[in-house]
Amino acid sequence: MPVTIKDVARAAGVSPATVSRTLATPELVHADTRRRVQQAVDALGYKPNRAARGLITGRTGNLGLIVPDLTNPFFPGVVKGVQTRARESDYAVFLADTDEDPSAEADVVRNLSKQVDGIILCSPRMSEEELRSLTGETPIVMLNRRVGRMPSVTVNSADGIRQAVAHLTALGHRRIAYVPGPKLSWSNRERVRALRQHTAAAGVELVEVGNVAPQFAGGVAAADQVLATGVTAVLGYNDLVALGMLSRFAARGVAVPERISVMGFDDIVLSEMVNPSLTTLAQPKEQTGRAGVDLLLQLLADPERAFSRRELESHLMVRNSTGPAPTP
Amino acid sequence: MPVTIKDVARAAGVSPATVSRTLATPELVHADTRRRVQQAVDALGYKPNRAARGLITGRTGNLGLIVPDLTNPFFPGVVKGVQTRARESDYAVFLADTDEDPSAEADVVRNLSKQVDGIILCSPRMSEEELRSLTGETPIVMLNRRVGRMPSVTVNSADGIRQAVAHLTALGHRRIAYVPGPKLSWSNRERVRALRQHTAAAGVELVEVGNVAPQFAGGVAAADQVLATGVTAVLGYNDLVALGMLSRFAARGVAVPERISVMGFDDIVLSEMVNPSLTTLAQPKEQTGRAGVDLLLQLLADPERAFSRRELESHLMVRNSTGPAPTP
DNA sequence: TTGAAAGCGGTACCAT
DNA sequence: ATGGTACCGCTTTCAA
Repeated sequence: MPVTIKDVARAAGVSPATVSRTLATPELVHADTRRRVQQAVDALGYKPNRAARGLITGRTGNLGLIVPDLTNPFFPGVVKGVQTRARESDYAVFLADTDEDPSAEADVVRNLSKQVDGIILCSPRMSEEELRSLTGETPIVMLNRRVGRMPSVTVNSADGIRQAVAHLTALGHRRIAYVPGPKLSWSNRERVRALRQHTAAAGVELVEVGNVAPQFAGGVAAADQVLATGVTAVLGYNDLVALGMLSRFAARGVAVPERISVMGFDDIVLSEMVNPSLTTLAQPKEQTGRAGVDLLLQLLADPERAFSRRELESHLMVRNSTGPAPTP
Repeated sequence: MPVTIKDVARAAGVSPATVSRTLATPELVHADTRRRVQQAVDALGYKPNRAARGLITGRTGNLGLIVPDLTNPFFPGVVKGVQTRARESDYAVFLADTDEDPSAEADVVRNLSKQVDGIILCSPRMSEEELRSLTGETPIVMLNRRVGRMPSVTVNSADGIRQAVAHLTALGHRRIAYVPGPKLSWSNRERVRALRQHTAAAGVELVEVGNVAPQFAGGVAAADQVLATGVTAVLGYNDLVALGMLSRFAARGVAVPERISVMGFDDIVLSEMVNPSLTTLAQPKEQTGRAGVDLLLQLLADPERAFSRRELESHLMVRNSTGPAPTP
């Protein structure tokens, strides 16, 4: 028996309409009435039922967030950013973790679409057509991926990679390896593209080893291959992969960074907790989440501007897995 | 212009009521009609609006999950467990991260209460009275905390700690330190209690150092104090604290585990990625989340059973930050 | 077996 | 400035 608008109306001796106005457009109601209503609201602890409101206004005050795998340390930061920003604008957040299953993602979008004003979707692998078909269901903002004219938040990996390549060449490296993540991942493709471009420009040789799972185990598996190529520096698709290599190198007694320099992407918290700590390209995770919400709210306020993008910058976090170990 | 029940009704040449029945209680509608309706549903891609349904049934099909800090690596696992289990029962999940702010937690509960059938609350520090006052708003299941007769999912830390103490004493340790987390945290209090009991029983001296933040930095800060006590083994409140100590020990050239053994709680992914890898008491994170949903659904199905608990087991993950280093 | 109609908790339009 | 009323999308009596 939660308290409804009628209860408040009765308590304040006004009509439900007046209560509604007091809450939505206080300036349209007489100060005295407003006060009485407000008192009743407080006394009864009335909170409007958002679902009921949404039914008529078409606005739910909710938004959806879909991520492929929350246990990948990259995502909690993004989720947190979304969450925080959403709460600032009084939005609640539906979260779905799809276990890296692109088909689940589409389902989730469809299931959620009626209950949210829009969805923030982090789906690096779903096919473009499917993605586009979802756009009809509800407004969608893509995270870390650009497809067609869909609104998106991405990071400028080209510039980050320029920084990384510059860093490594400055240290004297002339042959560097890249351990790619999932073939279909948009981020991975971007990174490969940028790496080819910037290594070529710098006159440095790029050795691409085989794709691995974007996880610690993937890095462990790739480490020996990397060593066999004889490079003096290696970039992993993400920090987990890089940490896996670090671990395997340690097990084999390969000195980092003396024998080989190691870099990752993301700057997940772990990267500074290991020893040697991992040099990495920091992605603005919470900011990405916040920007996603910003974009979505913008879109809702002004649906004309259906096409709008936000590109964030990443920056190099130099730690001691590259170059000479710092003297303490 | 999403497709509504009326659209389907029109397309199938029946009344909205019949469409509703076809979906909810198919056995009450003639096979032929049922087929026609089903075709229309499929053709139009109709999905009932859950909010509208909830308005009348009183069931939203949503549940809320509140965690203090998603960037603490303990929680993503829990969230994932909740998420997965919820989806199996066709529930959607509202997630709120309260940034370790107990007052925000109460707000969130109140805001969400109308939109969910129940809430899974992970709030180690909120006061008991406040907690109890929230119970009136919506069904609540507590995670990792027991308060009064509220339904809860906890892990049996006493038994885990028994395992840990047995392990350390078996290795010959006679004085061990504990670095506690937040004073008010339920888990921390439980751990202290169990530690006192089991060390006493084993005739081992327990040295309790000052409370620290449940984070990497907290461990770094505590490490020197720990060393000063002259113990040969130390348990951190959680893995982050333990990792912080590991890091500081490495910096000071203190050999782990030769000079001092280190243990943590939680078994977050990092704990096996560092070197030496961290011995830890594994908490069943996803299982905790799943059990939370189970409990909540049980409660909803049978509100009489308002008091019901689930206690999970933790188990020791022995890795090489305790005892003699394994020979490779 | 099916349909008409009422109503869930709100909002918004139209009167007054 | 306020109230009456229709309606949002759906479910659920109640009759037919």
